[in-house]
Amino acid sequence: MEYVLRKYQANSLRLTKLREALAGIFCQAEKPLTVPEILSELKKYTLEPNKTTVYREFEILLKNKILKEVYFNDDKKRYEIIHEHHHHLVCKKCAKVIKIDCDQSFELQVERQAKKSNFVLENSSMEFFGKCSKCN
Amino acid sequence: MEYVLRKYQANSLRLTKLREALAGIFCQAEKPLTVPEILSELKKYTLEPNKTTVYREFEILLKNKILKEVYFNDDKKRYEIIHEHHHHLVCKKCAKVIKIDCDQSFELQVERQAKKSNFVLENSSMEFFGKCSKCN
DNA sequence: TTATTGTACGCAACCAAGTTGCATTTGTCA
DNA sequence: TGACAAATGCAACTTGGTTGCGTACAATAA
Repeated sequence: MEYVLRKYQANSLRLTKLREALAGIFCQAEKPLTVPEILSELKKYTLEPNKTTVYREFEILLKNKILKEVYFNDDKKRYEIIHEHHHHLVCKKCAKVIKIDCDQSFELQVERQAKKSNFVLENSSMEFFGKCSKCN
Repeated sequence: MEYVLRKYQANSLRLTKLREALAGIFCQAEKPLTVPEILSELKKYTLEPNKTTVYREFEILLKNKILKEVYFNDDKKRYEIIHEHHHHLVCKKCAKVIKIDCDQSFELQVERQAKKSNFVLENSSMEFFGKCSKCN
């Protein structure tokens, strides 16, 4: 939470109610969130910002590398705070998310193959889908 | 191409002009396609089906395991024919796609971790993004 | 404390992808 | 060839996301 607030300051982003609330939401969230999910979370903070504001805010947070986009196996954009290297196990039924850590040997393999084609890697999507223990 | 036509038959799907054209398009395509891309491809076959028809067709082809959905790092659904196990290197600029093969040790690691949480894996998204040799 | 200024925000209108209900056409098989 | 279910079209709608423009407000300096 403070971590995010400091990042705002470091990037000379003004401290607004929306940004305070977003810092709280993203730090508590145990999974990446879609914009509609965030809009409804914000109601708990008695904030109902216009969706335009939220979309524009996320542009800013992405540009300042505070948030990153995460794509699961659907056509929804999700957002989470940038910190450690991890992937996700996503339950298709209840949307529960389990974070997983793996060694990076696979990524190294991909890098080697990319190099062969003179392809410059920038980012990746490595997510896994199925049913969690409860839903199965 | 014939491969797809046989799959239609095997699943008692009627042979229509749309399905013939789709078989041709997907077999020639060297990358997964979005619905709008497919709609414009179909014009080359002098077919302009209603988008509803195409969306419904894809539901059927997914259910019959002829197509699968592929998600790159954006919010667009893409489709490709189901066959071999491979991943993609996607150029963010020109949308060029390079298929890559990797050993499956990473997937095995994930499976082990999933098992620990009693999570049943169904599918995954492992795609890589950057700039191809021309665009860089 | 107030004045200033650019950032942040709201609103309305819009766009594109995807969905739904219902009517019509067409492939297939008897 | 006729009958019927599968396939298609159309119109209207929903949802996620965008654009232009005018207003509010957080931060800074006086």
